[in-house]
Amino acid sequence: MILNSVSVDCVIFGFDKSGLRVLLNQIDKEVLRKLLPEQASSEQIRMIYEKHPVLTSDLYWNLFGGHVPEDQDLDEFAKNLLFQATGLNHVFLQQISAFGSPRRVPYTRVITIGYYALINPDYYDLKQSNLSKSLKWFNLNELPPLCFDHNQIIQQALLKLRQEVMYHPVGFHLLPDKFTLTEIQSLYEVILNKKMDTRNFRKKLAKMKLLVDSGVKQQNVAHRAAKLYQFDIQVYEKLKMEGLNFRIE
Amino acid sequence: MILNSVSVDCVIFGFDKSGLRVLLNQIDKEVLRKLLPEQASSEQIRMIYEKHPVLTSDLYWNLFGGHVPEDQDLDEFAKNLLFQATGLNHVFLQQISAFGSPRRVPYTRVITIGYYALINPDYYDLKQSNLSKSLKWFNLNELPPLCFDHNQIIQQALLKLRQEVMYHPVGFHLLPDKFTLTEIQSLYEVILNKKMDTRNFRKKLAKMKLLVDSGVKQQNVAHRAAKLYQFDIQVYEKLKMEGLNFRIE
DNA sequence: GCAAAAGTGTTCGTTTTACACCCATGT
DNA sequence: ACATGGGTGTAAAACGAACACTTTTGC
Repeated sequence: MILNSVSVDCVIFGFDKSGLRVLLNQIDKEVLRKLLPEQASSEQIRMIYEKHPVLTSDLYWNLFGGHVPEDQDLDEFAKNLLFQATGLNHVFLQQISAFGSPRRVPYTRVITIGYYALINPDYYDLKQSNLSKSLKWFNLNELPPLCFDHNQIIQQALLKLRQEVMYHPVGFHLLPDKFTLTEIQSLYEVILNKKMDTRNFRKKLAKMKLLVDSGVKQQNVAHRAAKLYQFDIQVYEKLKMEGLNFRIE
Repeated sequence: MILNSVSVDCVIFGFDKSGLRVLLNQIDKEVLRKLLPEQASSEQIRMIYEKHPVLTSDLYWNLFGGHVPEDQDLDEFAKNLLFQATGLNHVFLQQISAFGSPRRVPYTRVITIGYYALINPDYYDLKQSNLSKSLKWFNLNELPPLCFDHNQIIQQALLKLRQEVMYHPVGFHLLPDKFTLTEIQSLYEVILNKKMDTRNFRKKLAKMKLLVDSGVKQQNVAHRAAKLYQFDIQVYEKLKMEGLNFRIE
């Protein structure tokens, strides 16, 4: 059994050269149909559809989510959703907040608990997901029309991510296991929407001792190859606890 | 109609010389009884009570909360609860997160949305509340046994408050309209659980220009009377937006 | 050899820290 | 006159901001 009035929605973030991206799901009309009053006549349904184009159009996308099963913990269910969508376990996942406006979903009351996840771009092609056909990455600046209040949830997710990234070492989850200093700088620049000074940024990173040289360099680049770095897990855990200050300029 | 599977619980914080306090509610047995399976026999109920002493004892207290009405927004409902409990409007109120472990409430599945509120101690005596008889302030270090996961919710509220207070000017809501610099320092010390240096603390405050001298002094104190300060609302709004850094030492 | 990005140091002003004594008031 | 907390300055160290050129590599 599922709880009719509680759902979970996941804002799945990815990052690459083109910026921050969100993984969205093409809306499933069967699911939407279930939201309508059970005894609605076809005339009523027509009117409802007219009033809420989101319910019929192929243009609308949504966050990956679902109703919470009666016997599952929220975090656990969010993790399951994420596994369904991406085939990945052990993804960084964090609750945003509850969204509970009474009319956020038409014709029924659903409170949704928003989560955001940070995806390592090595898994961008979603080959491990069985739902990959209905899923697509969208650039944050070019989002399609979204169902319900999903746009608002994404904006909140972004705010939370910003907050988090300034004071905790979480942004790194959006990078591959080995990454260059330029990549991490551009990650921060995109998330915080702010240009940063390379020398100062690197000094700051160096002082934290969070990164260690992997000994490997970039391959096949048309310019000087950059060193690839990795975390120091111990330092990472320490900074996760203590916090850090990444407000720059 | 209310949503059976969604509640809101408020951690109501107060502050005085003795430290941080939380407003708790003596548990209402009628409400608890409703949680039990409707057809439970008296023998079953006896066993349930035995297994869950929280359901019978007079010792247990709970956060002020309730099930969400079908037509009310979460924030709005939290505000209403707060008004019921304290008689106050316009209280600082912020969502903590959703708590959804499947067994957090025995015999039924309830996901609760936690909020925390910061109360101006001028209103400590709750004269405006019609529920004042069942309510009591508890020192955070001397909490009574609590129902369900309410202790955990309080701990989370405290963590959120700590986070918030370091980077935004919210702690001030726990102080009366006019307050001394020593009061605000001890507020920070209690919340962050850290001794601070008076001279450095005051220099930091001065630099922010958040406080203005009210022109008034303490009365009837057995030592030199301290100046009373107030906010500069403009600066307060600015810092609320931009954030500030109150990590000290 | 040139295009493209990687990598690196110094200076200066600001902020943070550590630290101790006198002041005003009530009893 | 004494007890209680209020109020204040300075020096040294760390940090943050601004700023430009050389290095490596692939084509």
